[in-house]
Amino acid sequence: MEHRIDQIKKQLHAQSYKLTPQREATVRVLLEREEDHLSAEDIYLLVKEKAPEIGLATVYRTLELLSELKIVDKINFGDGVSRYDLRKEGAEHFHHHLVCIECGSVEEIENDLLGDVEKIVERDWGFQVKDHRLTFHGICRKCHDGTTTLKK
Amino acid sequence: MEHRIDQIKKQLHAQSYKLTPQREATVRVLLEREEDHLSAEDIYLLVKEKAPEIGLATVYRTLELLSELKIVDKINFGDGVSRYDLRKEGAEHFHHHLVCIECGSVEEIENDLLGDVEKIVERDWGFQVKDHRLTFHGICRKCHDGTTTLKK
DNA sequence: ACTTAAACTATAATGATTATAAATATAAAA
DNA sequence: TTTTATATTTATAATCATTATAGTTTAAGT
Repeated sequence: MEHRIDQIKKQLHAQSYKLTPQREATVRVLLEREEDHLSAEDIYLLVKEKAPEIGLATVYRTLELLSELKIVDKINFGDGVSRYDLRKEGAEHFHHHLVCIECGSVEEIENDLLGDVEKIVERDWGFQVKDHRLTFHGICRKCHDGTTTLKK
Repeated sequence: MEHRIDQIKKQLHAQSYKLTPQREATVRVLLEREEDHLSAEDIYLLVKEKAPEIGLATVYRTLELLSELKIVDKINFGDGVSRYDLRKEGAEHFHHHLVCIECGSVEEIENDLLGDVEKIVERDWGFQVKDHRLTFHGICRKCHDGTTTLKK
């Protein structure tokens, strides 16, 4: 944890940004709740527990900054809210989402599903791929096994 | 054009919805500007040119309905606006987007890039894929050729 | 024509996000 | 250390996209 914070601190400094207490508090929440796809509001509330004086706008600004620096991923499931995830240390961007249209659950999968596909896009369309977003919509295991009672 | 309208009319009737004049006007705009990734606001303004008495909320409701019936695709490039495209007649959902991070252009490509990938997801994660969204972010041909002056 | 439900317009309300102003902290220069 | 300049912050207002509501109109079925 402290190691990761330190890493991020250096990355910020390298681009002449500071790791202010507010920013650190935000990063800590993201670290604790890694992979939780938290919204800005969620993060704001969690940060507030530790540092009640922090403002929502600051959280937004921090998330925007971290997102520009590729420290967090800003993702969008089309539900009108942006969600933020801290990137795994040095991770390539090989994670994708399975959104269940029954129960609304979101599972994240790690797999370089698109390595070849990106090559095709670069070759056939002359488009230099820097990043991608891939989301599958369908029925999750629980829902088609009938082993869930969750409904949105 | 008229053929497609007729088709949509039947599809609506089949689910006991009517093709009201407002809905028809909306569909006509989408037909005329196919593949244009119009926002609800864009569509509203275009519809208004033909039928000035139509309301924004109606356009939203119509788009929502058409989207549920899979007549239009509701897409989201993460720019805070939903965009709507009429699906091509009987088309499978094999189109993907190339969003240029230089000039902001959006190109649409048609290709079953993910046929195999979907099979992998179903097999390895037990997730029944019904649909997917795939967007690549990168540098478009124009921008890395330096043949464009467009900047966002 | 009469009844009922669906669809409509206009507008208010909401929710997420961004912009602004004033205050505070931090770093750099003198 | 004081001064000055710059970043960052909080609090709050504003904005933008979208959704909900109230009252009205339209159309279908009887």
